[in-house]
Amino acid sequence: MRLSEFELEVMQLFWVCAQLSAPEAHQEIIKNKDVTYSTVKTIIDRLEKKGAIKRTSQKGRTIFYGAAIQSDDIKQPLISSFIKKVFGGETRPLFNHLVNEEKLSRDDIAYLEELLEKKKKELD
Amino acid sequence: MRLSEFELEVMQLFWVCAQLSAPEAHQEIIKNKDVTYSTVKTIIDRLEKKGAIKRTSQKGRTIFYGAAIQSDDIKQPLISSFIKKVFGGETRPLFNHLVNEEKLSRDDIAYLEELLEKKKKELD
DNA sequence: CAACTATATCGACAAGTGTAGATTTATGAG
DNA sequence: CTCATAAATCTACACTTGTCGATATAGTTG
Repeated sequence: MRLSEFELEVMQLFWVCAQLSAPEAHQEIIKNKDVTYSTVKTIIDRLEKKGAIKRTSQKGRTIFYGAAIQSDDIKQPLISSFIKKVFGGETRPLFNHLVNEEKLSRDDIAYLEELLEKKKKELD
Repeated sequence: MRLSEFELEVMQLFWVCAQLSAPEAHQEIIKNKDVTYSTVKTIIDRLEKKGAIKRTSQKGRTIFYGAAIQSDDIKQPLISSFIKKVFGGETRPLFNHLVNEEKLSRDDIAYLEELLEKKKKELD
């Protein structure tokens, strides 16, 4: 399933919050960008039509939605295709960028080193 | 400057090849996807209009183009915004994915470790 | 030089995307 | 029970994107 940029942004809310109404989602979104309720609701409608979220309950007129797809099912392919598109599938240039251009703290580095240690053991 | 997915794909050619004509670009592209010359030429026209490439020379009727923007000027923001969109700006989940889901060779791991060593020294 | 052919140029179109106004309607408050 | 209001529903529109065909034209070749 392909999600547009904005759809993904809204979807993230549902991956964090189990239940969310359109007005609530709108409240969250406008913390970052200035859009009307209608706009957010349209995105929610499209997500529903795509089967990315589904109605889970209702309180008064207000409909609550919940994620109907796993975050990983969307993100994994997204990452792979991103690496492919931007780096021709090579991970090294990406690591390079990550380590050198993004602000890594010492903790981040330690975290990564630990990941690598684990990975090395698995490879044996 | 924002590039569409296909525009980026074509742009990659110009970052590898200093000079490229539309027919040549087309030849390259059809190695991966089945599109007509017209389609590729349209993308090239749009890239030119955007100022991403420019005409560098001409041989007969054939126009040669070259990149007018640096690869990094496009890729760096692309990576940052990707991390933000998909991981809320957190690099760790991305590292997690990279180390565990993408196929890393021992060499890749060694490479990354070296990167990290260097980085650590820089931080001192 | 005339015809052929490869390129360039131009216009077009459907689908997807971000955006939002207008309209309907179910509820909760009085 | 009526009414105000919030939420849902519906419709719309401009812009981007991928896609290409038709047409014009400049070189190349016999």
